[in-house]
Order: sequence, then structure tokens, then C-alpha cells
Amino acid sequence: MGIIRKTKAVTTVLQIFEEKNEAQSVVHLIELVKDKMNKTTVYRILDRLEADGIIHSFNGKDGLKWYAKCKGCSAEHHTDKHPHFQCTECDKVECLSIDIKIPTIKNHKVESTDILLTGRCEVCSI
Amino acid sequence: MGIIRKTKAVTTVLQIFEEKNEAQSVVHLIELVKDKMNKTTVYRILDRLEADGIIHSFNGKDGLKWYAKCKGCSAEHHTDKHPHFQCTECDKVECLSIDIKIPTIKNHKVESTDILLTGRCEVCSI
DNA sequence: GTTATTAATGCAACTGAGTCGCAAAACTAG
DNA sequence: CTAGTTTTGCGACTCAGTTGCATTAATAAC
Ligand SMILES: [Mn+2]
Ligand SMILES: [Mn+2]
Ligand SMILES: [Zn+2]
Ligand SMILES: [Zn+2]
Repeated sequence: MGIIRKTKAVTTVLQIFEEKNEAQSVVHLIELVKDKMNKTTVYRILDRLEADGIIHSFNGKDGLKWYAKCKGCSAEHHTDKHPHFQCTECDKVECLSIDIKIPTIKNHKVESTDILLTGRCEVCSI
Repeated sequence: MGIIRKTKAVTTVLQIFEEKNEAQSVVHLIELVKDKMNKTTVYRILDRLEADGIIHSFNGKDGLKWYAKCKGCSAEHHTDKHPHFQCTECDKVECLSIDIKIPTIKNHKVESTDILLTGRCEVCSI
């Protein structure tokens, strides 16, 4: 599965991730490209890009869905797992390249870990 | 603010948390009491109970809002912070009383930490 | 117990993110 | 260029959560 055809819409969405180089909420993304494509298309393109290991998704503090570029993932192996930080002031999200140790929980099989830190970002904590 | 009047509806909601003694999704809670009160009332009661430090809220894996009883919190001090575990099979959520160390992130002021682990619970991992 | 005050509730309408089905358009292979 | 398949637009829909307002119920004062 995943991206098969490189359409104009796909290129437009990918360019946003390349240029801005930071996490994007779907709501914001839809706003950015609203003159170029339908919101349903945005959702579907993001789905395919994620299935291909090009971007990854997570939920922000207000429950909205966000996406950011992956580093070294493929359709088969989504290896780029990390926590996220969202600023309470400016709402920006950063992918954190820190490793947080999760202790084993007896009789439970942990399959995934979602960590969202919130607080003041570098710019907003001045 | 918080709970001021102990109404029938408030008592009903509180009883559910006392009896079941496990985390409840708002959607499930509304279903449980749908013959006794309006869904808006459920949302408002949960808000007030949370403001009073009696319950705490978090988002489950599918983005739905969940609540569970607090241990030792008050309206002023919400001290009962902990990660949650949601089963991918049965959807149940557990409050985990484990402590996960978050390293400091330079130039960032971390104010809160939301951790959701997903996987197989004790019952479902057999 | 009665009354006045104010908080809590019910109800209906609304909001907004995300989804679905289907016909039309755009790719790609041959 | 053509046929086969994927992608897109569009409109309608779903569903969790919210809002405004009129009504009801809890509490306190008397
Ligand atoms: Mn990330
Ligand atoms: Mn909990
Ligand atoms: Zn910021
Ligand atoms: Zn389970």
C-alpha cells in the first residue's frame, strides 16, 4: 500500500513538510492548502504518507491530529518512535529525540507508548 | 468552584466510580446513566468533579475522554499524576502507579506529562 | 415549613474534526 | 493513444463535545 502515484496534491503536501520542517496539525494543513485541494484529499494523502513511513502521526494536547516527518522509517518498519512537546503558549509541536525508559509492567504486553509533554517552548519561556 | 450542591445526578455519577473502581470513558458513562440524566449534565458533573480533585481526566487511544478517581488530590493540588495503560483488545484503561522519569529538556519548561501505553492487558494477554 | 436565592439540569440546536460513497478526473503501463 | 486503476472533489454524514436559555431542584435565611 501507500503512495503509488505522485500527484500534484501529494507533491504539495510533501513540500509543506520539507519547507517548514516542523510538525503540522491536520487542521492547519487543510487551511494551508484549501485553495488547492479538498480536505478529504488531505486526510487521505496523510494516511498514505504515514503508511509509507514518510510521516508519523500523534495527537496534540487538544486532541487534534498532528503529523511530522519520519527519519529513517519505511512502509515495513516504523522505527522513529519518540515523545512530543507542545507549547501551551504558541501551540507549536516539536519531535523530541530523547529516549524515555518505560519499566516493564507485569502481566501486560506494552505495544506502543505515546508521550506528550506540554509547557513553554524555547521561544515562549523567555 | 467545583461541586457545591450534592444532587441526585452527582451522587449517581460518583457511585459509578466508587462501585466499579476503574477508569470510565465519558461515552460509556453517558450510556450507563442515559435513563437518569442528560448527556450535557454528565459532562458538566465530570467537569466539576475534576475541578474538585475528585477525579482526573485523560484521552484514550482513540481520542475519547476518560476519567478515573484521584487518590489524595484536592481542588488546589492535583498531585495524582501517573501514566495510563489501555488494552487494544478489550479497551479497558488502567491507572498505572509507576513513576516514569522525564529528562529535562534544555530551554523548555515542562508543565505536564501525558503518557498512554497501549497493548494487551492481564486478561487479554493469555 | 415557607420563601428567596442561586446552582444544576434538560433540551434542542449547534460545532467541528474526521469519515464515507460515488461519480469524475488524473495517472501509469502497455 | 487507450485501458485499467488510483486519486480526487463533493456532499452528506457521524459523533464527541459545547452552548444558550428556560425550568427545576438544592440550600440558606427566616
Ligand atoms: Mn514526531
Ligand atoms: Mn489515572
Ligand atoms: Zn511556544
Ligand atoms: Zn484487555
